[in-house]
Amino acid sequence: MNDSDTNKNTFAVTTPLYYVNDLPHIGSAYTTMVADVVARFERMRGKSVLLITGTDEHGQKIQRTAEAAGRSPQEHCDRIAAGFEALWQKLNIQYDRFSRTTSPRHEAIVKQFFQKVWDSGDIYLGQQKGWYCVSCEEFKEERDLLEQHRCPLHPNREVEWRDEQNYFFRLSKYQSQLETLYQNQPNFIQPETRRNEVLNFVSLGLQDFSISRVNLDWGFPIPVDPSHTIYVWFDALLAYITALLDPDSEPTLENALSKWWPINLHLIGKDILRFHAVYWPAMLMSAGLPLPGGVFGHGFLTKNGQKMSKTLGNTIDPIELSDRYGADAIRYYFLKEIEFGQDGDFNETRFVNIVNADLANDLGNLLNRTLGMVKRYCKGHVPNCSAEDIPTDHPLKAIGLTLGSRVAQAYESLAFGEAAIAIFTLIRASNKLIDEQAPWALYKQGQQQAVEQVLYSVLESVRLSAYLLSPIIPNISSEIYQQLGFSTNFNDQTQINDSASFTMNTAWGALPADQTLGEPKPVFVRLELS
RNA sequence: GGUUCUGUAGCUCAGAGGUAGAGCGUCCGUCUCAUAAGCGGGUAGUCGUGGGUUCGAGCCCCACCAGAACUACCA
Repeated sequence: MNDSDTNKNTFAVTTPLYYVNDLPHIGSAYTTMVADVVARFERMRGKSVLLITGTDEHGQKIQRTAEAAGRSPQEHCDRIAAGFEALWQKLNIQYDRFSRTTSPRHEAIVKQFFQKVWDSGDIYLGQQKGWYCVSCEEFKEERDLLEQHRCPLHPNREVEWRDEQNYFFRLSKYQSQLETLYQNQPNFIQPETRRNEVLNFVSLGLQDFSISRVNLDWGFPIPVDPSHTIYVWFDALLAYITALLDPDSEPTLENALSKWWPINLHLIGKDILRFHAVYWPAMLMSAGLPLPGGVFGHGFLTKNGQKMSKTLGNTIDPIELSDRYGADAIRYYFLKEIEFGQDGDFNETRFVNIVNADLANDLGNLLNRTLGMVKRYCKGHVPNCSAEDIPTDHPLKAIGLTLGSRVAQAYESLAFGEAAIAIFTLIRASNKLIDEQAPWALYKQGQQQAVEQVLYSVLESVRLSAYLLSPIIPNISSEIYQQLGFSTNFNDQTQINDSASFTMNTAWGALPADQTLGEPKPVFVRLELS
């Protein structure tokens, strides 16, 4: 993320606009969960946040898929887009904009943006020449072909020589500007390994790329030549800008860019890195616009160590998964257990083990056992002791005092696993403290004050942990807060969206003495392997 | 072929040149406040292989082996 963003109080983050070729897969769900966690964290610390997601709906593939299903392209897109929105509900994603490339407002933005690039002289009519595989619908490089000009994927067919007119974008012109960008803003592309790929790619020399297609209807016409259709990518990237429009404002570039631009962070899968890290900034340079804060290309997911594919039949259905296990468990596993940036594996046994160990055994049970004791030994109220009475070297306070800033730092650098690990250090220390201090024994010995100090410090540690985990597991955190006697609901943006509340809640000792506690009830029921 | 990344306990991963770490799993012990949860302890690693630099190397250099990504218009 960009350092210069810290003095702005807005934060815009995007997921890819998912291609509506099919219903959402687990990879899309993963990116979107991450985006939601980032958005929730930034909201919590008081920023105005815009979480943008949506669907990319143009292109030949869509047209064909729709035809094959006996529907019009728009009908098809509507159905799939609805499927995405339904999944985001299940996963408790709080998106602010759902941007669809087929919307009329988008067309207006595309036209205006095209005009800017056109005025810069960066679009020209050229010849797209090359070997074309009809089965792939794709131009092939000579060196990739087999003998007798046969496509490696369709060796029984010869490729055809095509020579058609296309509009091109002058990408080559931006080579050195892009290289300067990568140099001056090392975080523009993350993680490091993705950055290296792009640097290598760009250093080989950039060629102009075509931004129009002929013989294709499903898309917007090129404004200066309606016989051509705008290439899907050129149109899709611009939908990030369209998404910035307020719902009731005129669809002009000026309006779209007025509040939220530049976008702080684009979260993407590694498969679409080049479009975001090379084409997109070049397009923006051509249009004379400021550039986004950065692009993060995460890895792919495997299942039991194997690539997922429809033909292998080993895909994970995110809808079924969330129906079976619930949003928080899934969010926790993907955020905590998968190193963000690297490829990650989903293994159901491992998933159940981790989630049970952390959320049920360590965290949930900690709250439950403590509330039980408070009920018995302190009449169901937060013990009447203030945090100042607890020494700074107290095992929980010592961790709690710096936890907030360490976790915030981790979230900021998108190191979600690190954030969770830090929080669980406090949770485990709390379980340990209870065993060491044995409040039940202290109580029998009549050491009421000692009992209260132990229980207060544990409840406060649970509170702090729940607060810091709330971007990842908002439902569980809300439940914990309610059992601690607060009315906080972390899904309600109006309750948590200010920086004063962030400062207060991340401080150790925010739990008010004497607060009436709720009824102890498991906040996370252990999962069974089905 | 070229470029880059990865290879550390059964699993997932941390590891600033100076006596190998965490979580999960597994085994043993143990408290009783609790969601058959908690806590303690044990278990397990030729740190991919072979060289080199260094008083000393998972950590630096070279080679090799294995896996992965990128190498332009598929979203």
